[in-house]
Amino acid sequence: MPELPEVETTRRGIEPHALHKVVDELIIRDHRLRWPVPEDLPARLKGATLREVDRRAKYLLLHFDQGTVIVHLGMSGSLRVITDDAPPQKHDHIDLVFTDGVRLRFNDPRRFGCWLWAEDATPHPLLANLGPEPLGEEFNGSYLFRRSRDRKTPVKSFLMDNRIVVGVGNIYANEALFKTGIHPNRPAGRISAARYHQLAEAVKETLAAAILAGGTTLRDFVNSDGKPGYFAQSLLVYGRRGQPCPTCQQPLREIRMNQRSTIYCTRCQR
DNA sequence: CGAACGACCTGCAGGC
DNA sequence: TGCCTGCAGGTCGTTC
Repeated sequence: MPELPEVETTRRGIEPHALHKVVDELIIRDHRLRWPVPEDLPARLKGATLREVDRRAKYLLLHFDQGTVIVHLGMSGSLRVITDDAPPQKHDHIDLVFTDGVRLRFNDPRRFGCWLWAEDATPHPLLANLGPEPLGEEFNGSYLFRRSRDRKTPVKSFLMDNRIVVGVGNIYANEALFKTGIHPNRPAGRISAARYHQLAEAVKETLAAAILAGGTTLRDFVNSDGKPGYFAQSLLVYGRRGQPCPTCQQPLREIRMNQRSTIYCTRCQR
């Protein structure tokens, strides 16, 4: 499930339960994630103190004095806080157990997620070529305009390119393009600075609102199914193929772009 | 370099 | 009930 709002909601949900705690043990029930979980990770973490719970793009970064655990939730991953002795369920692949008994439990049916280790001295290759954060100041209309010149790629693909900007997944790309009335297939290099300004603002607004909505369900991170409250009720076009456009009532159309479902209004988006 | 596409994996919805 | 197909919120690696 995770797009950036879910990852940030997860970060905020686990932080108060995990920060400053000492690792008792790391239990790996299944190493077979996107990349194998390092064999020596339990030994590295035993006795280590969690100094910071950070996020970069859709990666959660658990910083210890010795290095950083890089966690990605993939398509189906979740991380939740366990405070009782609930037994692990299907697809509960990893428990990070603290000395006070609280644990972070990683569930990931499709196993597209990862748990990797990085020594902090060298920037990890996964994080090395990422674009700016969408909610940061560096990401704005003039940045998008500048990076898009001479690019013929469809603007939706451009927006979902992690080297351009991180954290804009399929849902929010669809939403932001609808809000700004831009056709997802329009070549990125043929969009004006003014429209890119609107687009950047729409990306920020949509992500910020989704994070805010996720914040209301933070309590669900403890002893729950780990699924943050979804934002679906406020999505304007995603998952609404054939339904009337919120603006003009024209049925929303679905096309495939890069094998991803792309929903837009043929009348409002040009 | 950019762009397109396969690959990874399980679960689920829908058609027959 | 079952079987089959296609689809799902990500993104890396390969190929052209």
